[in-house]
Amino acid sequence: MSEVESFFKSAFSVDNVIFGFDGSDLKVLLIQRGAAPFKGKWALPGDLVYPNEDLDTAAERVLEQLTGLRGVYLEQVKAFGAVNRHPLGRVITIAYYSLIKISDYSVTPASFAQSAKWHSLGEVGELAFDHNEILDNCLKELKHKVRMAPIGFELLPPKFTLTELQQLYESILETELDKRNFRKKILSMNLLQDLDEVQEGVAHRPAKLYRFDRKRYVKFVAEGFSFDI
Amino acid sequence: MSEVESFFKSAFSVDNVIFGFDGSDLKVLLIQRGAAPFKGKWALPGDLVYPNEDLDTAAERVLEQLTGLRGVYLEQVKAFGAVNRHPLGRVITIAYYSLIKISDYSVTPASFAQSAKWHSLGEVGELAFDHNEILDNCLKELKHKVRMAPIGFELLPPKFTLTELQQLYESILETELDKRNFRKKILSMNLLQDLDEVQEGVAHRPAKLYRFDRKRYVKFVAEGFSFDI
DNA sequence: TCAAAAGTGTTCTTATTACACCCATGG
DNA sequence: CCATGGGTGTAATAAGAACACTTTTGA
Repeated sequence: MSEVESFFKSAFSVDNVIFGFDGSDLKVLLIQRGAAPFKGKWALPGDLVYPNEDLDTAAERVLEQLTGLRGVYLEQVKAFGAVNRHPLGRVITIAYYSLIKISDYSVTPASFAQSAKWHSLGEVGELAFDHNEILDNCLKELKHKVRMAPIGFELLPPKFTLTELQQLYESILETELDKRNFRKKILSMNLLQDLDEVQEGVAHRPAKLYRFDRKRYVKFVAEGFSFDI
Repeated sequence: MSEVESFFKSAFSVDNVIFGFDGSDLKVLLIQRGAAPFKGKWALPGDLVYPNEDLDTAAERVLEQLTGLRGVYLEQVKAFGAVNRHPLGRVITIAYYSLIKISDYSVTPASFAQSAKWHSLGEVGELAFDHNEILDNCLKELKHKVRMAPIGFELLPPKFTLTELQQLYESILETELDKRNFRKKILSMNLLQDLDEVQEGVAHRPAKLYRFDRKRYVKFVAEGFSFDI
């Protein structure tokens, strides 16, 4: 292969680890490939980047085509560029992860989404390409970031209970947290607005509902506050 | 431009933020561009990635061509891929930073290094391309990582004093640290080997020399230890 | 009245901060 | 003998960890 031909075969793509939370488990949205290479294998949703498209825009596009959602939390993690990571040529990929409210996701605006499915992290088998490595890196990044910034709320409905929030942290961090200490810490940050509403239709004492107060967070950050859990 | 022609003009590069520490200031190694675009401007050392070259390998190559050094600390940060970031076509770049012992660097193995120069972070003016943004991102990453992993030692000579180590942290983190508390914390980690040697030729009480004990660090990590300063 | 999850404080332990003086050396 | 940076300990405060019972609701 001449050098020029080699450059011809170079391209770049984005791949997106889409996280969701179903109330008890952290999940990731995978698609089943309908074409070679890796036909039939599960893979991260992704696409080649258009020549006149920013990387971030491409990642947003992939997300929207699959879920119909716009304006959700999206973060670049890093590039993966091993020479042989793609069997058909030189393709480096830029990995992103995004956080969506799983209830906002309804199946299949896009045709290829017929084969999209939420997987628990334990159930993810061998993926196409180097997507297991990409997933691992994005998960590690999420575990880190969720402790340093109030991004967990992106995975919850607008109104949530403290127990739901705790379960979210427990499933992302893969650890158990003490209920009283968790509540003390979260509430002491003064970032949650008590809605004076409670759960309905539960067969036990209904929990109070809270909302994340983003304005207050922005104000506190300007005053030197930094989120930490 | 046809779509095919557009793809022709796509390429990817690596850019490397090379940090060094001169005993009192954190510095970054920049080169002065000898050709258009941005001829005469200071820029991060970087190059296009060869078709059969891994991204990490390309970053190592750029570093070695400029400094002659191999096997130094190198970390990918992220990709920068705005459509118009490069005036001659679509070039996305993968940003790396590396940490070298400034004393190991002697000028100019490579011809283009005639125009390489260490800059204090305050003295960095307007750089070529989006290199200011890349530098900012890498610096932010370094500030974070240096607190979470024992990478500061990569910037120091093999034997160093506690005061040198403290000055390193102070200049990276842009903060002042309490001498007694810093020493207490560092020494309590048991990662420094007391060499039973002292400085020579200083016009004051000579300081003890220490060495970072990497083996012990690896052992402690295996036992659950995590570096934090 | 039972089952199920919500809600709530205190004590103990550990980590962090603040702070000032004497020591060893070269000039 | 002076100037320079090296080296050291303690007390106060804040943060984190451990821990168990009562309350409210629907079935």
